[in-house]
Amino acid sequence: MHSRRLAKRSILGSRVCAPSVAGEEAFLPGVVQSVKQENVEASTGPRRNVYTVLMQDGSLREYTEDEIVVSPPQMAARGPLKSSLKQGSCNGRDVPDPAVPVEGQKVEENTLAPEPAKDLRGCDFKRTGRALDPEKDRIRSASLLEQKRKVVSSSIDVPQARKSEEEEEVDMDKVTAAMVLTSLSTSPLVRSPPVKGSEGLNGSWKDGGVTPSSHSSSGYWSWSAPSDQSNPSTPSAPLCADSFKPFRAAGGPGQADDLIDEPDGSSLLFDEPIPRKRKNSMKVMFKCLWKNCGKVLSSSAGIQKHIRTTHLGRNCDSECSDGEEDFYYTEIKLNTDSVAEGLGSLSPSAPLPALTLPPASEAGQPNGGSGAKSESKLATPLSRSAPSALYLIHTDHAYQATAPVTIPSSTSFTPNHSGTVSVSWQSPPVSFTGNSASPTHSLTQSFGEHRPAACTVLSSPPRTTGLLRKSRGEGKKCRKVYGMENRDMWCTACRWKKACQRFVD
DNA sequence: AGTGCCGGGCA
DNA sequence: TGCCCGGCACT
Repeated sequence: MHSRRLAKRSILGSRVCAPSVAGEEAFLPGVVQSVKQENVEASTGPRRNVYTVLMQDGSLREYTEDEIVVSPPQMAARGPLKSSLKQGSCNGRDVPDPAVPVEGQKVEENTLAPEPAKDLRGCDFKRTGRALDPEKDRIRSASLLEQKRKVVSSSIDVPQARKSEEEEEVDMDKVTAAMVLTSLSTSPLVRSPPVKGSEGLNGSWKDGGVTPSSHSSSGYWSWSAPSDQSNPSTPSAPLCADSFKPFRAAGGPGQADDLIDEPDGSSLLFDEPIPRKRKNSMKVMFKCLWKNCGKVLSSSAGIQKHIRTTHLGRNCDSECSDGEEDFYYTEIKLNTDSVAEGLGSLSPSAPLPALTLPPASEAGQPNGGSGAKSESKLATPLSRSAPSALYLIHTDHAYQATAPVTIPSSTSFTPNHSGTVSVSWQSPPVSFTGNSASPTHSLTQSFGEHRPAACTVLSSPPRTTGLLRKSRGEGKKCRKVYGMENRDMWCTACRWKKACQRFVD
C-alpha cells in the first residue's frame, strides 16, 4: 500500500528549483532524475531523501529534500520539497516508505502516473493550488482522470470488481447488443415481413406474442378463417400464423410448431427453425393464400386448380396455366398426430365452401358421387358436404323423372293396346327400377297388366308403394261424368277402380 | 276432400 | 278373370 502511494507521489521527472550552488539563494530550474535515501543517523535517526536533479545547465546535482523546491510552474508557492513530499500524504498516515526501492517507484510511475509532477500535489497542494488557480487544477483533474482511464483499460491487472459507470454502461451496451444479435439471429420474424397480429393465432398459426402478420389472417397458422388480405394478388405472408406470427419468445419455437411444420426454408410463412419431426408424422398440405379463402387441400394440383378456377377465373386445365397460381398457395406440413384437431379447429372457423371439394376440383368427373368417394381420407371431412349436395341434386332430378345425369341414351316407345304410344325413359343401369313417371303417364292410359317400363331412380326410393303411379288423368272420367249415382254407367275400369278406359287422356 | 288408379283379395 | 276394395298419390 505504501509503495503504491509513494509511487503516486513520486517526483521523478518533476521540475524543481534548486540552488545553483549549495547554500545559495539563487535557484535554478531542474528536473528530478532520481531519488535515493540515506540514513543520517544509522538505525534510529530519520532518513532523508536525496534527489538527483538534472539542472538546466545540464549538470547533475544531488540535493536533499530540504534544499529543493518544486518549480514555480507547478507550484505557485515555493517551499521546501520535503514538506511538500511529506504533506503529499494528505491523511498523515501515508508517510513515504523509505524501504520502497526507487526502481519500483519508477515502474509505478510509468504505468500509473505519467505525469508525476501533477501528483506531487498532495492534499495540501490541491488546496493551495486550487486556491491559487482553480481553473487550472480542474483541467488537470480532468486530464488525470482521462489518463487513469486509459491506463486502467490497458492494464491486465486492473481489478474488475469496481467499474466506473461508464464502463458499466459500456458493458451493458455490449450485453444488450449481444442479446439483440442473438434474438435477431434466432428469430424468424426478422426475416419475414411483419404481418398482422391477428387472431392471436393465428398465431396463432397465431399466437402468442407478436403476431405474424399485420394484415393477413392468421389464418394461416391457426387454421382459422383467413382474415382479409388487402391485396389478393399479393397474399401476405401469414404468419401467421403462426403466425401466424408471434415473435417467438425464447424457448417458444418448437412448441407452436408442433402442429405445422415448414419444410421450405424459403417460405415466408414458416421460416423459423423448427424442430425436426418424424417424417411419418407429417402430412403435406397446401393452403390457399387468397384473400378470405384459406382453403386447404391435400394436393398441389388441387390447390392450383382451386386457385385457377376460383380466384383467377380460369376454367382451363393446368395445361394453360402460366404458373401464377403458385403464388397464391403455400405448402404446409401438418403433424398428422394433430391433424384431426387441426381440421376440427379449422372447420368451424373456415368457410364451409372453402373446405369442401367443389366440383371444380373434380371437374373431370361429372359424376359427383364417384368424385366424393375418391376423396382422400384426410380430405373427406373437409369435403363432406359436396357429395351430399350432389346426392340431393340427383335424387331430386330422379324424382322429377328428368334425371339429367341419366338422360336416356335411348328412349323406348312402347305401343299399347289402345293404339297410343307410351314413352318411357330407361335410365341407365343402376340399382333401382321402376315405372317412369309423368312422361308415360301423360301419353298413355295403360290398363291392367301392361305397364310402362320403369324409370330408374338413383337413390331415393320413389314412393312407399314402390312403383310410381301414373299421374292422374286430367280428363273427365266416368265418375265425374256420370256421378256416383250413375255408377252403372261407368266403364268397367272405373267401377273396378282401375284406370278409366272410356275417357282416356 | 275428392279423384284417379294401383295392388291385392276373393269368388 | 272379373269384381271389389284398401290405400296411396295427386289435385
